[in-house]
Amino acid sequence: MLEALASRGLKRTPQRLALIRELADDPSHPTAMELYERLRASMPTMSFATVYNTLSALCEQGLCTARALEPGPVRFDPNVEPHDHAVCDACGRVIDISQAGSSPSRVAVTGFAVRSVERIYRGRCVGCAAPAEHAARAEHTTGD
Amino acid sequence: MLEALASRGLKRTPQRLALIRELADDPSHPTAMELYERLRASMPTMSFATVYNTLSALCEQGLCTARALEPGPVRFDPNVEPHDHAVCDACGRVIDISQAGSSPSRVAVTGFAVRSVERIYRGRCVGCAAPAEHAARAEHTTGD
DNA sequence: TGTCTTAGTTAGAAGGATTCTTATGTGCAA
DNA sequence: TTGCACATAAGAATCCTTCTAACTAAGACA
Repeated sequence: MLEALASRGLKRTPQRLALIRELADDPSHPTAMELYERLRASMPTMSFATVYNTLSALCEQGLCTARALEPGPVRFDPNVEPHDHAVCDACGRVIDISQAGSSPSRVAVTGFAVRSVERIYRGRCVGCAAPAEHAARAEHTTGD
Repeated sequence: MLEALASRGLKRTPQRLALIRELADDPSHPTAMELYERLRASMPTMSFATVYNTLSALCEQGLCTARALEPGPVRFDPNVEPHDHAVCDACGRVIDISQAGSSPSRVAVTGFAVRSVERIYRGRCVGCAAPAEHAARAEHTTGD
């Protein structure tokens, strides 16, 4: 990700390097505010606008993606490969799911020129499923 | 939808009836602002907060759902059956897609208790695909 | 290494979306 | 019809995101 910066004509500033390091290490799909809070620990002078500027620049260059999986602030995802997401109803956690395995290669969307397909699984993550397991079991059947 | 109001203990006020009529007739997944603008034509005194209050009440009662398919304002969907969506990259239009037909009844999400699965198709709708058809043809392969 | 140019950063304001507050109004049951 | 609880209106507050302008620093080049 770092070497991609230079090859795209983006300057390697300390702020960008810190943000990229923070984002690349993080599979939790943080919001801009979460990234800002964490970065401020090591860079107290960093501006919130810089976080947005940098994230927009990265997204524009295809180095990360902005995702709105549920109402609320946008989440940023360093994984730019096509993949699915599992969203926990209870804690809001977002988990990446590889798209390998299930592949409806043609979809029945009349007249719609499909570029990509993404699945969103909703339910409960490991941590939240355990306490509510008996309650969830009743409606555990995957929906379709 | 109207009769569902009473059975759930919600009062049938003119504002709610108007909003429900507007929403139920509309497959375009309008935003709260769009609904407000349309309703104001017939109910000039209607407050924007009422639109939000009513939509929240309806969502809470399971009579509609709030969807964040892309960054920006939340869109409201009168279709509460499990279904997929096609989002146009060009005009932002959101189209409902029936889930009948493709059904990965079990998904390989380790440790995640799946309640529902939703697919989001991205690409170009009929109106937008035509003008850009030759350009789109190159990357028309559906992704997975 | 020093200077220049351009892009990036900062701080804060602005704007859009959503929620909250409070006084007032209204549907509905008795 | 009356009374009560819920709904509405209006606007403020809050949250998220983008924009602006002045300053700063990265990278290119001599």
